[in-house]
Amino acid sequence: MPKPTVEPAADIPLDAKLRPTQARAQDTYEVVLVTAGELLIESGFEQLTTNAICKRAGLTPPALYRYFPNKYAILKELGDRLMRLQDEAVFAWMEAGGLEGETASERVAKTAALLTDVIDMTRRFPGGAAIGRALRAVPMLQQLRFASRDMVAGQFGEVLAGRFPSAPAARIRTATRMMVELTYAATEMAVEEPGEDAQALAREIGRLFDCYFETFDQEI
Amino acid sequence: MPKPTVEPAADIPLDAKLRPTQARAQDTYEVVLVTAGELLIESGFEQLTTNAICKRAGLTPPALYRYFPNKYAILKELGDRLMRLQDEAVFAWMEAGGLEGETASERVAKTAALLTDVIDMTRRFPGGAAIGRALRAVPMLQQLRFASRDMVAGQFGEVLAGRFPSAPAARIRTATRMMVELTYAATEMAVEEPGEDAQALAREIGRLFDCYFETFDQEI
DNA sequence: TGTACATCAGTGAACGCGCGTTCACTGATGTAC
DNA sequence: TGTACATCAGTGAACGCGCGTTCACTGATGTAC
Repeated sequence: MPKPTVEPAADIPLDAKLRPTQARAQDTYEVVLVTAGELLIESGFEQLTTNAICKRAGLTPPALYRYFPNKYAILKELGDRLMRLQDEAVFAWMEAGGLEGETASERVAKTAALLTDVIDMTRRFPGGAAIGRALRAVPMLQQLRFASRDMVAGQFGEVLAGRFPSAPAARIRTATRMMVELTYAATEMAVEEPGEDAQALAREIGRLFDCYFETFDQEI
Repeated sequence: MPKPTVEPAADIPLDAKLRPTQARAQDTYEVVLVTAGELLIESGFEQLTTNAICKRAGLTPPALYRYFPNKYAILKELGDRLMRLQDEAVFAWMEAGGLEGETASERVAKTAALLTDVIDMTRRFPGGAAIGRALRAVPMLQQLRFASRDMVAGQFGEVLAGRFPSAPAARIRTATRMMVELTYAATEMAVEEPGEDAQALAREIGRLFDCYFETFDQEI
C-alpha cells in the first residue's frame, strides 16, 4: 500500500545555491531571511510561503530562488544561525567557568546570567522562538535541532564529568540533554510571553541546575 | 501596508460540526483521527492534508467534512484528547499523593512512575509526540497547549504551596510551568527515540523534581 | 579615463499541481403504525 | 412483521485558489586594456 503523495522527496537540497557576491545581492539574501523571520513570528510556518516572503520583501520570486533552492533552505539558514549564536553563548560561558562558583548563590547567578543572555539574543533574532517551533514541525529539519542539542549536551557533559567523577556516563548524557531541552523551553516561554519576568525565570533555572547537578554526587 | 494573503481568517471554527450518531459514523469519525495521527507521525503536519487522510482512510472528502469543519479541527480533537489523558494522569497521581514520600528515593520513584505512565500513554496514542509539535507550530492551536499546561501547573502549584508555605507564589507559578514544559520535553524525547531508556529518563526527572522542590524551603 | 565585454542580479509573467472544500446525488439505517 | 417515510451517512466529480517554481529576458556592476 504505497502512499506516493505523502512521502516527501527524500533528497531536497537545503544549502544555498549561489552565494551572493555583490553588496546588493548580500542585501537581498539578508532581507529574505529577516522577512521570513517576521512572517514566522506573525503567522507561523504554515503561512511562510515563498510568494509571501517576496511580496513583503519587495522582491520577485526568481530573485529569492537565485540564492535559496526552496523554502526549507530559508528556514534552515535561520535555524543554523540562531542555534550557532546560542551554542556559542553556552560554550563561552562554560569556558569562562560558568559552572564553577564558591557559593550556591554565585553559581545560581551565573547560570541565570547565561539564560538571560540567550533569551535576549533570541528575542532580538528575526524569527525568534518561532524558528524552533517550525524546526520541530518539519521532520527534515528536526535533526538540526537534535544535532545542536546533542553537541551542546556533549560539551556540557564533559565539564560535568570532570566535576562529578563518580557520576555514571549514562546519567550525565541523559541529564545534559534534558537540561538543553529545558533551556529551549524556558527561552521559548520567556520570548513568547513578554509579560513574564525573564529575570525571575532565569534565576529559577539557575536554582534548578545547581541543585540538580548536586545529585550527581549522591546515590539516590 | 496590508498583508491580506498572510493574515488567516480570524474565526476558523474548530469544533466538530455534526456529532456522529450511528455506529458506522462513529467509526468514520475515529478512523479519521487515527489516520491523521499516523500521517502526522510519518510525515509531519505539513503533509497532513484532508485529501491524504481520506485517501488512506478509504473515505471521500465529503465524509470527512461531515464531521470536521476543517483540518485544524482534526488536529484540535487529537490534541484535546491526548492532553486530557495526560492531565488526568497527573491529577490522579497528585490526588494519590504522588508528591509525598518519607524518603527521597520513594519520592523519586513515584515521580518516575508518573512520567513512565505519561510516556507509555503518549506512545500508544495515535499521533503521539507529533501532535505536540504540530500544535506548537500552528498559532491558532498553541493556546490549547498553554491552557492545558497552565491548568496542570495551577493544580500542581496548589499542592506545592501547601507543602512549602514559605515559598513565594510567583516562584511556584514559574516553577510549575517549567516543570510541565520539562515533562512535555522529556516525553517527546522518550517517545521519539525508542532507543533511549525511558525508565532512566523518568528516574532522572524524578531526581530533578525532588531536589528542585526542596529549594522552595531555602533562601538561595 | 573611457569603452567593450563578461558576469552578476533581478524582473514580468506564467506554469502545473495539489490543496481545502462543496454540490448534487445515492445508499443505509432507524422509526411509526 | 411489513411497509412507507424520514433521517443519517457516504459517494463521484469537480471547483477555484494559491502554492512552489521556472523561462526568457533586462538592467546593474565589475574588469581588462
